[in-house]
Amino acid sequence: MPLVTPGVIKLSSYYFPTLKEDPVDAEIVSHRLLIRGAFLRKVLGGCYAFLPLGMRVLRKIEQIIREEMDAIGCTELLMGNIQPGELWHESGRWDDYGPELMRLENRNGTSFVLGPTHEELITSLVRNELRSYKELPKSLYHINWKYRDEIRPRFGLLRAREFIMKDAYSFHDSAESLNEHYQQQSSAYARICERLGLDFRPVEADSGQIGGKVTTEYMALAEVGEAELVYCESECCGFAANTEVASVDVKLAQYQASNVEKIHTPIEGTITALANFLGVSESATVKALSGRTEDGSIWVVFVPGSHELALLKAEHALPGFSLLDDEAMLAAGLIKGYMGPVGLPNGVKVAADESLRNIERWVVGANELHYHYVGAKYDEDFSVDLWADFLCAKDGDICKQCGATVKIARGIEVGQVFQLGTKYSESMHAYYMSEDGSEKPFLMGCYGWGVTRSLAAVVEQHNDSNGIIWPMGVCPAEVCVIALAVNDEFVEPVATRLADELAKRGIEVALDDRNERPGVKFNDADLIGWPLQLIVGKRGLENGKVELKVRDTLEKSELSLNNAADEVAKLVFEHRAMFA
RNA sequence: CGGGGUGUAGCGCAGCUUGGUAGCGCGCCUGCUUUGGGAGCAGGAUGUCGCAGGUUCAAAUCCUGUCACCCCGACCA
Repeated sequence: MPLVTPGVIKLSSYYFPTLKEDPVDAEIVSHRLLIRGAFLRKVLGGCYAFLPLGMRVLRKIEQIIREEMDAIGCTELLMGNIQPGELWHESGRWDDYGPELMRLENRNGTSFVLGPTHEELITSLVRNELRSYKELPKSLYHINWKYRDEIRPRFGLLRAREFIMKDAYSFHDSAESLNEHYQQQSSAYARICERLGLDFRPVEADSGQIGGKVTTEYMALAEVGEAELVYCESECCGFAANTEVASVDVKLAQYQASNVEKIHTPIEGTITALANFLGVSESATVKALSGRTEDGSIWVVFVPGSHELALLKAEHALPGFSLLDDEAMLAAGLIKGYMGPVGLPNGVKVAADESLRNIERWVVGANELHYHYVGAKYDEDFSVDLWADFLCAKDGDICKQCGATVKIARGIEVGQVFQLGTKYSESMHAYYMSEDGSEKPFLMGCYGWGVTRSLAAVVEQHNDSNGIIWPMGVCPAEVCVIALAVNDEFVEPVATRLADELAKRGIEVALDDRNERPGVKFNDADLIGWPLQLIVGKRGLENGKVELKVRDTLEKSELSLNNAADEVAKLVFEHRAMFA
């Protein structure tokens, strides 16, 4: 039997070992279906092999990314996996990146890293040969494996040790130029999301260890996502931010009091107990958290009782801030559950969330077991050393941009764009000659897209109890022609001919010509998730009909054999036109 | 790195408490039948019981060590 029919994937000779049973170690739906549907196999913890079907989808996603990058003048190149350790010493990240960085040594003791990202390498590539402002801006990207020794890989492709990423880097001589390209990358990212069929939000985010200031994450909404985001419910507003950094307004209740009063509160030291005891809502109370900053000073941070402290914000406002454990609190003279700004031990500083500025009278601990102050007023009863945003946003908070309420959702971070500024160009001496004859460090941007991760994100959003429902733009093939009886004198030749006709029209087509029972083929087709199934059986052929099944809606319709290929081609082309 | 769990046929699992010839389902191979939603009957192949020590006449089973993987947490573009 020939292995090849031009343009048609003959399933009888294809390699796609689907599984009837769920893999036992796959917790989330995308992981489970990608394994069962023969797209993926685990090689070791956090590392996967892409089987032929997975490979096809991967290539499609890459192609979409290529087209969108090329469209904004970003040029593809390819950098390898092994990078000189020296470059990472230069940038300082040999030490800063931590144990996640996979390091290698060769027989001579020279050190290398398996690239977790490529800022260092790209900077070293351009720094000697991109020399003049006349050549700027430049934007380059590549698509390649990345390596990060994750503490705990999980969720299949969502957090892997080895994964494929598209990363782009741009070089500019002005903030305007950088910003312009950043906007282009951002809109390219939105188009990529749309073409992948992802329900997504661009969200404000923290820049983490990559550095830089301006950054947006592209989040595919999904319950299994590891990131939490807050977004505005208003249709027209569009505000969305990672809850780590989201800045929102909050509605707080005011405790009614005309002066400060110390009261006996013989209760457990929790906000819930306090609010119940006083008969007020939690938002009328003030929660205290103690921590130590990098200079060794002790701070107590006050936030509304209804909200959590956002640790990342605390770290920004108070460098090196980390929460005290019970022992350290005791040592600092702090009474857990009863801390307040009035009468703190000497030397302990007070920070408070901005929202509390609007609260006249606070309900706070009295730094004494089973006692609280109610009606404490700042600048009268105590002082605040630092006002800042410390809040973790929650459902029902208020959007700063439009005043509507916000919602919390979870998301998979599929992409992130950064304005890096001069962090790498300065540390790695990447300068260009500016118009006035002085040497200046490049302004850089970097733009990452998780290729393998977004593949999983698509499945996470597009599936049902039968399997995957690939959007047309990322399916392994657009149509699967199913021959229900392979030894039949009519069915198989007709199915083969239909597949050929579709292939000739430029449609990606698979032909299920395996000697399997119909049930096996139907189940595999639904599991694999071909967007369109063209079912050829004896029953239909007797009336000159074949059946078209749309995977998304599970709707079936009969097509006349004569124009089936045209009809199906029309459907596919309509779909493609939407993204042309 | 802490806590919990699992390693037995390609996959999913039982057997271990109480040591005594290695089991089941699915898959695979052969034959016949079957063919519009994971077929039926008959026959067959497949294991260093994760690895290394130890106890014992005898270890998948008990003991010690070790490795790998999974889950929860800490951590993390």
